[in-house]
Amino acid sequence: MNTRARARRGEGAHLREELLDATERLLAATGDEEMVSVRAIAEAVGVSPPAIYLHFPDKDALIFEVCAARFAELDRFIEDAAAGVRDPIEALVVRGRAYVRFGVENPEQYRVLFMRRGSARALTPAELRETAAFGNLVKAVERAQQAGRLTSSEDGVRIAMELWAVAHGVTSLLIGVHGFPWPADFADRVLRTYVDGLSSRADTSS
Amino acid sequence: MNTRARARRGEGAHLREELLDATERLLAATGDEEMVSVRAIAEAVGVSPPAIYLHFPDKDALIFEVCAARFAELDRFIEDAAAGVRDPIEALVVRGRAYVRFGVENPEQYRVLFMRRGSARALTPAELRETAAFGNLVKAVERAQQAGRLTSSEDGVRIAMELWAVAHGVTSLLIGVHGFPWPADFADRVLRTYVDGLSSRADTSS
DNA sequence: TGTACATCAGTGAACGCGCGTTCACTGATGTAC
DNA sequence: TGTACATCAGTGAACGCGCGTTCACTGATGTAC
Repeated sequence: MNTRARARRGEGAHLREELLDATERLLAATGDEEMVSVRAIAEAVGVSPPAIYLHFPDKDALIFEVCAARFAELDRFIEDAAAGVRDPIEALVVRGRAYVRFGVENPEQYRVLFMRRGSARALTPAELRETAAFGNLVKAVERAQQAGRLTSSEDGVRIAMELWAVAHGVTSLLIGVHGFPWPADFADRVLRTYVDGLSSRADTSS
Repeated sequence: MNTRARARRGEGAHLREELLDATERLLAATGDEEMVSVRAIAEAVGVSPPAIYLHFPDKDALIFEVCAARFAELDRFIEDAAAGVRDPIEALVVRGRAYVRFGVENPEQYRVLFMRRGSARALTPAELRETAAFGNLVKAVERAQQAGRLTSSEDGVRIAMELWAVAHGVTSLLIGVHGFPWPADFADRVLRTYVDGLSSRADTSS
């Protein structure tokens, strides 16, 4: 029953922002995309459901925009975490850990981005490859290659995909399988073991 | 519009089997749990929707039973794949590969088992640990430990959880992110790199 | 300075849909006497 | 051997629900003359 003053002329776009904010809050609070209905969003903002269609073509576009914004945050979060780390191998572990942590703290957005059925709007592979988050991971891999800590005979993109798969595995199990006795250092352990394995590929080839 | 002869007295349980079969087929065919409605299942079998409630307390119990059965198949599939493999480290890779393959070939059942929201009925952690599939993985890890190929100073269950996370990461990305240029040997590469990393843990401790 | 008018930011009611589930029932099948 | 009856395996119609979306509208706000 949140009431809201009607926006003044030319300021209709304010509602757009409020809708995005409310959707994000609901997604985070309920932790369930299916509970974030058009009606729930509208009520949270203090507006009638049809008002949403003044600013978004449909519900999916709204949800997706919220999640895409969160995706940009994911990139920033990872970059911040890795910023001070000199050692390029350690930096890969730190990145992975940041990725996992972000996913665990924003499980529903994570689900919408990476664990959704094919039917709904999701990041296309092309979009995904062009995201800052993935691009920065590829660069981090390449730095490790240039420092001679990973084999340079392999494509950095491929290695980045592998690291993504490992971090995603940890993240989605932590999100999806509650109550399992995951050790506190689980993510760290898995990531570290993986980069060890990557390093040994380098050792055998050089 | 499948019509079906009413079962004779005492043979009502036949319908139960037919319902399980039809649900499994629909799940596999549509690849979308949400399309597998009570009405769709009933129609596939040639029976009215309420007939389902003669055999299952609710829809969730039916879906879950189908998926749990598939889970038992997963175990068999993995055991068959690993049966002839002598080398205990190679056996871990082979197991992982079988896991991924099974998931990719049964994506919707995989989703229901491992990628579902918390609200619905899912395997409890206790059930999960007691599944043959997880138990057999732990045993396979312990064989590698006993052969001196993995450090024995760590809990086999923990290492099994790590391998699961890695295999799950690959599986769920392959399922969830279609069209991304995953290499054909992606699963193999990731699993092999991980067991390499695990082996190097053993090297440093012994 | 006053007023007609276009525009903008919404609203209220309703649309049709498909869902899981319940309830009172039917009619064939087997059994007891 | 015939018949009344209990049982079993279903059916048909309807329940209430919440969903995303559409449509005709309203009423305040600013602008032109």
